[in-house]
Parts: sequence; structure tokens; C-alpha cells
Amino acid sequence: MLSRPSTYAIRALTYLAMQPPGKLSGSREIADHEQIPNSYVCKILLELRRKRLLRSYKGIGGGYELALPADKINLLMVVRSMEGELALTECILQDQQCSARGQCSLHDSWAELRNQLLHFLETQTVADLARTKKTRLGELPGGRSQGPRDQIDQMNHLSINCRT
Amino acid sequence: MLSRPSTYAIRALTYLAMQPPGKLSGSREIADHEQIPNSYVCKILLELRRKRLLRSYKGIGGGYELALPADKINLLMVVRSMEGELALTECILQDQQCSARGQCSLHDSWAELRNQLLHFLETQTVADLARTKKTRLGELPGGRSQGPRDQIDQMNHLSINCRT
DNA sequence: TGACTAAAGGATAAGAAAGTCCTTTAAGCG
DNA sequence: CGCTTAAAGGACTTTCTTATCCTTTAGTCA
Repeated sequence: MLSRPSTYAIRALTYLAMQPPGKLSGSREIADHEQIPNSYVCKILLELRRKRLLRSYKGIGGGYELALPADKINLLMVVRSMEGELALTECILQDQQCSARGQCSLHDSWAELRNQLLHFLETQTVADLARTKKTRLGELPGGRSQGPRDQIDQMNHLSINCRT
Repeated sequence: MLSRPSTYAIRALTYLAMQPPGKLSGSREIADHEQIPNSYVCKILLELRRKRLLRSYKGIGGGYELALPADKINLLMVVRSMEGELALTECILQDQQCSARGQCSLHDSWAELRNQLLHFLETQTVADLARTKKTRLGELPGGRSQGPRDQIDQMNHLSINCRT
């Protein structure tokens, strides 16, 4: 449905949106939490920086942070950043003739569905995702405080870089 | 949105649905009309035959025809024939954790959209597509009768086979 | 300044999807 | 039967997506 890079981008941005303001997160940290290959997440973060959705800082203590308030980043922006214009615009049957002349009966119904999908992506923001994710994490058995995962995270606070 | 094979399959079936009952169409004929590489359409037609959506006959005068009435073949059947279970079932973010625990806020809205899409595919039949296409062809400037395309078609009535 | 850290970015590899080619099988026709 | 036609089907190539690797650049800190 969405391309891999798009979904990775959304997840990375959501992760950043969950961090306290001012905190920077390294690529490794994001990759580990979101289970995305690190070298691949680097590439995606770079692209998101170019599209001005996040800022990056090199060197010790460096990392990434959102360039906009999380509630100003909607999913359509992210997807467009990664895929350019969505492949949702044409005839669902990828029929040249049809696209040109509007020949197939799918067009009308499809156009409506497509608009709904675009609207869906446009209204959902990274802030929404972050909020829900936080809430649902809190509901997990054992709650949020000091799961085994968090302990490991603390141990891993040694910085590891993009190359590994 | 739909995979290439799915769209080709829908178009090939629609073409067959537009033919007079009892008429067989060769792969070449379908490929030419639908602008699909011939050797590739052969493969797709074979798959559709295996899924019992069409019948085929070898030898002189052979070709393909629908195995069911066109209005009994809906698009969901076709897409499933080509892609197996749709890649629409999971979390739109392809997040393992999320899929398991229902953690992301997209789930509910996405589930609704997904159902609409499935419903859309399920209600549209190959017969519908064929009907609309015929109608719209009729509306074209010059009408249906004897466009240049048709004349070429007649000339091409020499049979050419799958190997070319 | 030099050692270290982390992002930037290009080159390349691995895998899947799309498309081609060629041989085989089966049917019709003289 | 032997020739022709057309689908069946496997092997292969191409292309695109996804992912990795490695070098470079730009910071921090002692």
C-alpha cells in the first residue's frame, strides 16, 4: 500500500515525535526502536532532512529532531517526500487509453476512494500517531516504567554510529 | 495500487467479456488490443485458466474465452487470482509490533478504508467494465464503426502465435 | 591540534517483480 | 500421417526496489 521507505519514514518521525522536546536521537537509536536496518534508516533520515521535515546535527551528542511541530507533519507530506507524487492519481487499471479518455467505469468510484485515502493521509499527523502509541504502550501489562527493553536501552547509551 | 499482473488480468478479462458469446480470442489479439506484451499476457492467461476464470483451446481456431458469465467475475476474484491474499490486510505501517498489538491510531481508519476498497473490488464485475467501455467507445468522435484501428485489425486476421 | 563521534552521500549488492525467449504439448486440417 | 496453429510451461534476462558498505564531511571534546 505505502512503499517501504514511506512507512519507515512515518515510523521514524513518529519515534522522534515521542521524544522530549530538545532531545536529539541518533540513527542507531531510531533503527533499534523501530526495527529498521540502520544503514537504511540513515538514508531515509537524510531524505527527510532534505525535504525539511527534520534537522540533523553531526558530531558528539548529534542526532535528529523534527523540524516542525509534530502536529504540523501529516502523513501525506511524509509519503510525498519519499515517493514524490503518489501513484494514486491515475486509472487504477493503469490503462493509458483509459486514463486519457476516462473510459473505464472504475474511474468514478475509484476517484472517490482515492480522495478518501488522500484525506485520510492528510488528516493524520505524526503527533496523532505518537500520542496513540504512547497511550497504548501505557496500557501494556506492566505499564511503561522500566520494562526490560528500557534497561537495555540505558546500557546501550554508548554511542554507535551510522557505519555499523 | 494493484499489481501489474492484476491490472493486465482485469483488462484481458474485460476484453473477453466484450466479445460475442462463443467467440475465442487468441493471446495475440488480446495483447494487441490491450497493449500488453504478448509473451507476458500468455503467462497471465495461463494463470487465469488455472484459477478457472477462463477456458483455453489449443490448435487452429483456438484461443481463450471466459469460463463464467462476465457478471459473475468480480475484480476481487481476479486480483486474488493473481496476487493471492491482498496485501491490504495488515497494518498500513507494516509495523510488526503494531500489527500484533493494534498500537497505532491508523488502524481503525485504515480498516474502514480497506473494507471500502475490498467492497469496491467485490461489486465491480468484468461485465460492468465491458459495458462501460463499449458505451464510451461508442461516444467517441466518429463512433464505433470502422475506425482506422478496426481496419488494421481486419488486416491482421492472419494468425500469429504466442512465440513471437 | 588530534582523537573521536555522528551524519552525508555515493557505490554497490541482493532480491523481487516484470518481461522475454524458447521448447514442448495438443489440437485442427489437408 | 505430417504440417500448421496456438496454448503450456520452463528458463532466462531485465529492471526496479530494498538494503548494505564504505568513504567523506563536519562537528565535539580533551
